[in-house]
Order: sequence, then C-alpha cells, then structure tokens
Amino acid sequence: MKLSDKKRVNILDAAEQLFFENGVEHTTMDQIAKAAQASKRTVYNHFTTKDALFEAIIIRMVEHLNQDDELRFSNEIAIDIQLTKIAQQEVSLLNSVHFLRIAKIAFMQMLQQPALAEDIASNQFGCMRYLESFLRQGVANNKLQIEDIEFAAKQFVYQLKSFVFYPVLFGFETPDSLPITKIIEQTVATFLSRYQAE
Amino acid sequence: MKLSDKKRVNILDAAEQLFFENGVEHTTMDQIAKAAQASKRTVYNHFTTKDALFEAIIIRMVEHLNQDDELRFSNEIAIDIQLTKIAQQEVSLLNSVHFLRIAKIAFMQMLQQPALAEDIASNQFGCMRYLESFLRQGVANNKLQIEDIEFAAKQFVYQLKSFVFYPVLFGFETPDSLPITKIIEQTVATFLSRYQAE
DNA sequence: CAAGAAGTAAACTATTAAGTTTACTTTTAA
DNA sequence: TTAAAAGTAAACTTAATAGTTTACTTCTTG
Repeated sequence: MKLSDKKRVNILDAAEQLFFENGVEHTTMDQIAKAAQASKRTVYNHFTTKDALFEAIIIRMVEHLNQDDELRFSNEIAIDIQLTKIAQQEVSLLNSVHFLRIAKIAFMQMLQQPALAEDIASNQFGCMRYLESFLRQGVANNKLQIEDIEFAAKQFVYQLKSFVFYPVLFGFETPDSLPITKIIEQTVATFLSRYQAE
Repeated sequence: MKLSDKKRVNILDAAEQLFFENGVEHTTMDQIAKAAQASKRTVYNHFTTKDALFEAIIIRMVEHLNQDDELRFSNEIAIDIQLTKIAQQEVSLLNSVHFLRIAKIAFMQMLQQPALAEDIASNQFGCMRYLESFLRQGVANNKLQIEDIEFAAKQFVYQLKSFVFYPVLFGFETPDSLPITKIIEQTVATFLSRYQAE
C-alpha cells in the first residue's frame, strides 16, 4: 500500500473517531492531522475542506455497514422463529459500533441542517429493505393477518429501535446494559399476538 | 411590566427561536441581541454567558410544558377507551411545538455532551409519570394481564414516540403529515391484543 | 425630581480555527 | 535515477464570534 493511501486511511480513521467523540464542530483540522500522524497540508491535499472530509467519512461508513442477508419467507419454518431471526439481525445492526457512529455523527448534523436528513433517511437499512415483502408472504401463506403491511413493518422495527437504538444513541444506556434477548422475545410476541393468523 | 423584564423576555424568546432554527453553536450573541431588539450589553447584563442563556431557556421551556393531568385508572370505563385517552394526551405533548423545540435543542447539545443527557433524561414527562401505576391497577382489576409492567409501559410509549416524535424531530415528517388517529388506534389495539386479560 | 439602575451603539480585545504559504524532504514510477 | 508527486513543520492570513469597554441616554423608584 502506497504511503499516500495509508495517510488517507489514517486521516479518515482519525476524523471518524474524533467526530464521533466530540462532534464535527468541536473537532479541529489540527487535531485530525495530529491524530492521523499527518501534516495539516496532507489532510488538505486529500480533502479540500472539512465538509468534504465529513462527507467522505459518511460515505465510507455507509459502505462498511455490513448489511446482513435478506431473509426470505419460508413456509416450512414457524413464523415466530423467522421473526426472531429478523429481530436478532436488526438488533445486531442497530447496536453495532459502526451503525451507532454513523447515526450519532449524522444525526448531529441532521438536527442542525435538515437538508442532510433526506439524504440519509432515504437509504433503507437493515430489515426494512425486505420486511414488507416478507410480511406479505406471511399473509399470503395464512401465517399472518395484516391489513396495513407498511404500518405493521414500521411497528416491528420501531419497537426494536426504541429499545435498543435511541437510548444508546442519546447516551442513556450502553449496548451491554440492554436485555437484548427479552426485547427481541417481547417484540416478536407482541407483534404476533396482534398479527398472527388464527 | 418593567422595561427590564420585557427585555429579558425578548431575549429569551429570540434566543429560543434562533437556537431552534440554527442550533446553539450557529447562533451568535449579536444575532440574539438584534432579534431581541436589545443591545448586546443588555443581553450580557441578563445572562453572563451564552451557556447561562442556554440553560435559562431550557429551564423556562420545561416550566412551560403543560403537563396534562395524570389519568387515574377507572374500573367503570373500558380499558381501550382509557388507553386511547392516554395515548391522545401523549401524542399532543410529543407533537407540541414546545416539546419539539426543547427536544431538538436539548438533543443537539446532548449528542455532543453526554453529560447533559442525564439531567434531561431524568425528568419524567407525559404519561410515563403515571403509566406504570395505571397499568398495575388494570392488572389488579383483571382488565390487563402483564408480567413486566415497566417493560409494557415502555412498549406503549415507545410505540407512540417512534411514530409521532422521532420522525418529526429528525425532519422526516411534519406534525400535520402524520395519521395521528390511526397511530393511536393501532398502538392501543396492539397493546391490548398482547396484554388484555381474557 | 434626583440618584442610580438599566438601557444603548459602537468600537475594541482575545481567541479559535479554517485554510494557505513557504522552504524543505521523502516516495514513487517511467 | 531522476523528475514530479506527495509528504513535512511551522508560521501565516483571515474570519468569526464571545465577551468588554466607553461614553452616553433613558427608566424607575424613594
């Protein structure tokens, strides 16, 4: 790997860490240069402005988000098992260091500049990419009884987010402190008591 | 009302508006003075630092939050009616301009300085003040069947927040664009299908 | 109504941080 | 192996903005 590429990675790593810890506004380009073991001029050779650096970080983070495989509905496996599996994957995404970092950095900027919001919100992450079609198949196969599939999908994901994501994002909880198993169990149970076909 | 008091109010109003629109960091004391029709010196006579002004705004906002009356469990009224009433009050709090403003301003700071978080999080707002004891009475009166009351209360409130609060806070939705009635209906229905006593 | 409390505009200071320049050294690739 | 691409440290410019000072005016209250 060329020195130039190494420096680039160092700069991105250092900036990601510092932006996450202190916020974009409270991180100086001098700090980034120092933490990256690069000169300030090198930082500016790679990224013409602080904004460009911020953008590059968000892009890299989104790329690095390991999107778990889409789970396909199966008529052979009990619906609660399948929903539990989806919930587990979702929670592991929501609680990953990577996702929390993107979220914190992005939300900070978003709250100040709503223009950024749409950009980030339009991306579909995690199980929301496929949950609606999963549920549709559950209904088609008489395992579920749902009138408004879009709404039901939101209920499911929002319930997980409310318990495992926002409290950590805002610093009220740490990922370790959460009763993950119980949260998943109860989310699935609540969802099914409402939507399981008789 | 004395001129001095008027100026104080003007300054708080102007700062609240500007902090909300642009964030605390992107609001200058000169802007605040101008918007408040006061001299900068007057601003500093009332509030010794920008931080002190910020704090005063948060305190005033919290005071102004009209906390609806605590709803007491009644064995005479159907449980779904009672939960709907609670949900309605909660949604009107979560969607009030006042609450959204506090939330946006406070969360912005919170995401940057987790120390602030505890302070704000420790306050119990809305129906969370009494929902657990409400549910406990529902259980005692055989209207509800709940094992973990604390958890169930969170499920109820989180579901409302997920639909009516976070999307507005982050700018994905406006309060008017939400199908409030449906959200309340469905939240209550889901909660009861899980927890209503047979 | 007079003293002092509080208001005003505007210039000033000090600090912070983004981005540039300079003079020089190290990597890299034809 | 050598030219150019990229690195370096450190001093510099520029702009923004928190907070102060000054010289003066207007409220307010005993």
